[in-house]
Amino acid sequence: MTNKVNDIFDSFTSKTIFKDKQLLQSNYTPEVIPHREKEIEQIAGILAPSLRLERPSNLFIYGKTGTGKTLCVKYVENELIKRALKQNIELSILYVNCKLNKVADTEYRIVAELLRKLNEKVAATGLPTQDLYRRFTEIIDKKKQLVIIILDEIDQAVKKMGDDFLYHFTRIGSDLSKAQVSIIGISNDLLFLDNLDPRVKSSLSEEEISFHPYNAAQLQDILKERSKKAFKENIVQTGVIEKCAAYAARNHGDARKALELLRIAGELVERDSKKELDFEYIDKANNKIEKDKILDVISNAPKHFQLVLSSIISLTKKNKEAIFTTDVYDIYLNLCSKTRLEKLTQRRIGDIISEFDLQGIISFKVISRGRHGRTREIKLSLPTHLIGKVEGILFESLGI
DNA sequence: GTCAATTCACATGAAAGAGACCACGGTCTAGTG
DNA sequence: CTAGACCGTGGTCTCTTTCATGTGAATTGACGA
Repeated sequence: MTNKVNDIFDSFTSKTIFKDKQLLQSNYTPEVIPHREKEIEQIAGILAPSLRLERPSNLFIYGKTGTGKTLCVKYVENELIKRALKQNIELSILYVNCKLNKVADTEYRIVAELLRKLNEKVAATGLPTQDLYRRFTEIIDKKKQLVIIILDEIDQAVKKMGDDFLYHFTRIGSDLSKAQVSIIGISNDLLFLDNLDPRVKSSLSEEEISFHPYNAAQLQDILKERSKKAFKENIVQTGVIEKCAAYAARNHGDARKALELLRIAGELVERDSKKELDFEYIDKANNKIEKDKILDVISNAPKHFQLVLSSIISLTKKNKEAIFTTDVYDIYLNLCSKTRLEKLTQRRIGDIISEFDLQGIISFKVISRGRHGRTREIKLSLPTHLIGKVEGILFESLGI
């Protein structure tokens, strides 16, 4: 028995096709960031005054996902910190991702997260938000120093709770006597600034930088660079990088996605205990990513979400030419009484349907049927080969 | 036949409630010297 | 006398409900040709 296990471990360690898988992980910060030299210079230029303990302008960065925004900022951050240490400059940089669910997606949590970065213990809830602000300003104002706050995915936070909190942030500086604060906002949403309160907008975007998507050629460079170090020799076949880049380029030049694709493909090759990564594996990886994402979302969804989805699936299977909100709600009510669950209002079900749409599990368009009112026309957008699996999950969790 | 008004059946927004979780400060209680 | 248990108050957070307002084309009905 133990021998067998050891064999498995042996073959796992010896047969690996990876040299260093880390390089394909999304949290990896490479030494060199190809095709972003100009942006890095810009960021560095804007933040440079901090090395003389002068407050740099607030900076606003926007660009689609996977265009290297966070990467570039972190890169400059690291260099800046190194330099500050060498020159003995009181500079701290606090990075908060406003999206990472449950960590920092409310005003309270963002400030709490900032405090934690300063090695403060903060309760998960229970304190007035204003208290946290006060504690934060007190702590950083203890000494003469410069604090740079980086708010990543700031658009998500604003979408969720409005732009009030940004106003609070931009005003932190005015309560300080010794320390100084500047803010870097990073957004995936290109139109984000337009919808902001003008006061916030002008103070947040003293400087702006936009990141353009990578094109296919640039993506290839990035992938080549990384795969050279991540995989052992002669693993990656010709055409793989090109295909991977093409996939991602279609996806508004998302480099993160491209790297993920390559990594998953590699893992699949390993699982098949093959030695060559050819371009068919890119397709397989793409399917796997989609599938895993969808199944994960569905199996972790609350019961009522699952009931709604179950209703939509059963309507789809009945081959009705169009599914409307009421149809879904009727079946949902039925399922509720079958499963003895408290039923939710139609208003709420409407929101749940919207959320499914956002996740790409269904799609709908609002149509007006004239005299017969307005409603949503709902379509299931799960790939057909997944429907069975999804039904399995739903059955397991709901027992219907 | 034409055109504006009407109407339906929801969508969409805003506000507020319910219940879980949590911190903090004050009060009570049991153990200790 | 003191540490720890316990309680009440007041805060956040998520999921919902309630109430209010918005919406776009089929339908209606008045009008004129």
